[in-house]
Amino acid sequence: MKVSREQVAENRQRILDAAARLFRERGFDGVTVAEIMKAAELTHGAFYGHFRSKEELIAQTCGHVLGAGSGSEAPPALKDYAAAYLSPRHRDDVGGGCLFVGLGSEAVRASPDVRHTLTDAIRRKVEALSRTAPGKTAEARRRAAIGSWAAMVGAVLLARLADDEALADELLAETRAWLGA
Amino acid sequence: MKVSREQVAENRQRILDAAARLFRERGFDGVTVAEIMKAAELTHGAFYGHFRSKEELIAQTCGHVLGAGSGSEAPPALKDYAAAYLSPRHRDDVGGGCLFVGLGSEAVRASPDVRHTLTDAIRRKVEALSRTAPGKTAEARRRAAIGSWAAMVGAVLLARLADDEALADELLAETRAWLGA
DNA sequence: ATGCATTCATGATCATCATCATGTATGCAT
DNA sequence: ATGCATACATGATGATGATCATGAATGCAT
Repeated sequence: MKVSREQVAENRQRILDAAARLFRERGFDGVTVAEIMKAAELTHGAFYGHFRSKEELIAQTCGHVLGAGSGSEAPPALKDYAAAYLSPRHRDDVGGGCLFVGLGSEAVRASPDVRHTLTDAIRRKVEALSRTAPGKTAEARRRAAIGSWAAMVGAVLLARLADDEALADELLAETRAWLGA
Repeated sequence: MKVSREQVAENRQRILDAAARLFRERGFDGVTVAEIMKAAELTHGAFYGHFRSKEELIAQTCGHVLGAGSGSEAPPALKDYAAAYLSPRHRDDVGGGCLFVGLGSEAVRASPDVRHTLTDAIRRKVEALSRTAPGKTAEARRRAAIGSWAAMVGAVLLARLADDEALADELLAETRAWLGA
């Protein structure tokens, strides 16, 4: 059973969307190709018509999530970005949240392709945040963007690790307050 | 061939040391029990004489690395701690570096045992850093400790992801400079 | 309309691993 | 000294999961 051109494209997007969610929820090794295909409402056999290997899917998924190539997004105010990033909502949304937090440790050991996609995304994110970061000089703004973003990433990672919600909330709230100062 | 009491204890330490390094280098799923045992200069069969399962080893290893139970270490000055933490040396020492950076994303999905061990370690680390953090009130110091540590963790994670050493260096250096301000 | 290329479903395959079973040699309590 | 419990080595076992092989059905270019 062949499928229309657009059906194929939609299937591919469904696979990428399912992979994006499942990988962040369970890690690259914690999800099987068959599970991803099932979540995409297809069977495992169809997978290799879309991707050469699971490793290639991982790379494509990272690009998909990080919107590789999408040139200039409207840069959010650093304050607003931090407020949303450091919210319990984001902490609890593992499958839909920041890829660096959800898959960072694993991605360090991923393929050069993945590393390169992430590097580009880091660069773009730093540049975007630099535009709205406080500071008189461009250097100061870039420095504030890097420091602030690093704190956000670290805080959400630590908050997700804590099995005590009060502590997790505190880590987020205090980091947010710390960034305000 | 039975082994002396102390030989058994030493073997156990060797397994934990090997696991501590290999897990951080390759992730929990990226290392096999047999590889750990080989690194500990034993054969895979001996493993289950020491641990009930790989999952139990993971929990024990986290406790081992984080020095669970060791009460009051000499608290390092926050400045010095940050300087060492944000060094290229630490960034490159994946197998010997901070467990939160090396295994954080994966540990989020680990057993309750692991989560609890990490939560304790987070608490202890925040308390230790709070002692030497700048600030007039205890609240301000704790806030500075949390924000600073979060920035350190995030910065090293992002620096390890970047496949461009100049960018990786910048992330560390700017975060360090940012913490100084 | 027609035939072919293509996409998907079903069902292997093959390697990898965690875990278990068994044997053996030797520390250690007596 | 002696025997037994023990820690380790060797060699299964069984499950899992990535990937491949095959077949069927249909969109699409002609």
